[in-house]
Amino acid sequence: MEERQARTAFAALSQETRLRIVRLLVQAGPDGMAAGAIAEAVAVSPSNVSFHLKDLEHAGMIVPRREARSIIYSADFTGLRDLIAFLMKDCCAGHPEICAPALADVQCRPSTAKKARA
Amino acid sequence: MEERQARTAFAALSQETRLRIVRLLVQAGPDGMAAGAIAEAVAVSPSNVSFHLKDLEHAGMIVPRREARSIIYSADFTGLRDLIAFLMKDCCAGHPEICAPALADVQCRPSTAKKARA
DNA sequence: CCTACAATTCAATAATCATTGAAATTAGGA
DNA sequence: TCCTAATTTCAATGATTATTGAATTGTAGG
Repeated sequence: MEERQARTAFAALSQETRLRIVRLLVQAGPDGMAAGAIAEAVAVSPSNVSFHLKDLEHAGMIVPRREARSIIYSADFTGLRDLIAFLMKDCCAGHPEICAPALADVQCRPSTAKKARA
Repeated sequence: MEERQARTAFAALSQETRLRIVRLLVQAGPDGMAAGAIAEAVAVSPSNVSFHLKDLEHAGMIVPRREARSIIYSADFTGLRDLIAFLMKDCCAGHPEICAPALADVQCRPSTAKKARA
């Protein structure tokens, strides 16, 4: 992942509503959620949620698909993974011994996650 | 790591100069670099670099220490690790199978990193 | 102490981003 | 086809954030 794209992703995740949306969609899983349902869940206006969804899509954090009258958004797990990879490369670059041990502890496990209606 | 703190960290990393500083300091390792040297390396004014260093410090991405007349900044590897952990929890929450395989590939290895004068 | 150096703080300006409500688009059902 | 629902687009406003240069603080050496 290029630095510029990583910055776009970081910017996307730095905004409260957008981060809530991403977490919501990660919980929702591959099924995703319609824009309207997302708006209701995070309690913002349709036009505002649309604005943020566009931004997240542009940042490669979510992906849309049309389904009847609705547009369903779901988390872009590939994009999220790439961002983590970028961060790990930078964090551990030349110093794997510094974060490797502690990271092993967190390795891709459900931990605190509670499944949404997946 | 709390969501609020994670957002602060994402915001810090979303800015070009700041991301460059973090990468620079990760490469520099625990020895760190003086504020002036950082300013020169990333080619911004002293006052501007100071502004960004404060922001990164507040975000838990770097840590300062005084040494004679200089203030030496170094990467906060714990903070970086915590941020990665936050992202991984959210990314994989309830769906470890989705990113675990691809992530294993990136696991804390030097990869493209070229050592700075550590 | 007096001078110079390293870095930060401050105030002002410019630039970017978020929010709002109204108008426009697109797809389906009657 | 006509009407309605789901979203997006647009323009305007308000709020944050970045940049600049000058003034300030703190540290060391002569």
